[in-house]
Amino acid sequence: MAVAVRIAPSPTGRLHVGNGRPALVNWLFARKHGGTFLLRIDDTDDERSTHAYAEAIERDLAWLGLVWDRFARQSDRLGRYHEATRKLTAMGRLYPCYETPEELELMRKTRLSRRLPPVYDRSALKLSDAEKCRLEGEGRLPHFRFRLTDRPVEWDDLVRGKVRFEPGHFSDPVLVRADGRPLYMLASVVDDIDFGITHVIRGEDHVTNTAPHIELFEALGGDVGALHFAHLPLLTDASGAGFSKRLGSLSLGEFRSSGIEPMALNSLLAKLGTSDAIEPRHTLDELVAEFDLSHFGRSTPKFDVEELNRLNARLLHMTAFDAVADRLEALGLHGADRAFWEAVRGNLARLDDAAVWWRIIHGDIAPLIEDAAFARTAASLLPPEPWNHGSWAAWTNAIKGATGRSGKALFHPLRLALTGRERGPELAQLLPLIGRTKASARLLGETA
RNA sequence: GACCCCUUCGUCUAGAGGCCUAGGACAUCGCCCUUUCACGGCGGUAACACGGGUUCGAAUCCCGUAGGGGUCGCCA
Repeated sequence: MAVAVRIAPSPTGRLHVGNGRPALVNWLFARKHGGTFLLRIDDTDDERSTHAYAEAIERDLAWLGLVWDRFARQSDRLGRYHEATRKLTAMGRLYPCYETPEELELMRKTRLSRRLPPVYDRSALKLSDAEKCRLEGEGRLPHFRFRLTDRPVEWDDLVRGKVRFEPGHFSDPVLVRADGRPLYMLASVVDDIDFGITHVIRGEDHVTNTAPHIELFEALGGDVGALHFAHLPLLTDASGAGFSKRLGSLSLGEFRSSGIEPMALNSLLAKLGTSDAIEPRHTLDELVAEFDLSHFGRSTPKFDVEELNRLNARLLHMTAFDAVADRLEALGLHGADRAFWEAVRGNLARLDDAAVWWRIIHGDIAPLIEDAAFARTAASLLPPEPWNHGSWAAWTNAIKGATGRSGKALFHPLRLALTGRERGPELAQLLPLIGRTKASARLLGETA
């Protein structure tokens, strides 16, 4: 049977690394096994969902390169959910409840104080028709719960191994709200059946959901034997605090606008928490080739932004000119060529930084002169053009002979004068790019 | 409070009783390259949470303790 996976973000916020990882893993899994990848917008909560967030999610996924084979929006599928409720009602698995949210909250607190799990006590099941009529006469609208079995549920989780839950730990899940809107559990299971999902790969915040998920799936006629689950550990921040459900500063959108390469993020997210070395990869294809769900561990990895930054820099350092030529052009670096790129790439943390070096080569900068006499001497010894890679050695040897300087005393002031910066690419490569006119002017303390 | 899961170098992890004086990657440190910094190359330092067992032998099995994460919604 062909592999089919899905990611099901709710458009109630931006995507962040906590859901970016499962998204990537699902995509890699689908590609690895020749399956299909479904993007499903879980927008049944129309009070919190917005169209803008849904679009942002699509943009963020597209930025990562995670193209989806199929697309669905739950708000387009309400009819299917209603059909499912009719079926469940006919089977006697769906029952009306009349408690208000306040009453339920009170019940939970009471049970908690008695050290009991705060699960629903099914008291609505004991309601007679007359009592239901009376309740509805009072203006109460029922919400509907799915009646769980009293059997244990177990599955072989692709990440966690055998998982088993005893009955009694769960409330009968509410499938339909009092206002008639379907809830996550219902919509999700109906969709998983309709779209023939074979592998549900998601964060471990869903493990306890899986027991009711399986029971509902079975009740609605799904083939449980063909359904597999994999629950990935949630990420924590560098200090170890979980942020799965928190928004915060780790949104995909922020990484994008801060100039992070999508492949840097993909490289990290695909390998973090696995037994594979975390190394920069240029393409998703490489990650697909290396992907193996069994390499994922069960403990919660820390997502460190600094690690992402380092990976981003390393990725850039090993990126070929051809792969970035268009983007350099888009950055306004008209005429940027291979020599330029290979000279500066080793000093980039972000691709945008290339513009800084472009300006140092082609624009006007104010030089830093520490010793004007020395700089003047150096300027006077500048060889005639044309320059090549060897010009630097010829020139600095001449300066050495004239001034007796060597090592840092020789090179540091030249770097400051020529580039205005403490650090940078090898000057032997930079000097020919800067050219005699600018080099001479800068050594003489002029902005050039 | 209940239930589920986790705990090996700073970080991500390998390790499924003797192959472990615990391996790799990143970070760090050092060296080399470069008569400078960065880039790059090569090396070094560095860990089995704690306490009990079981066993000839435990990072690996059992029990407990501590710490961490998750779940217990008319959110997803």
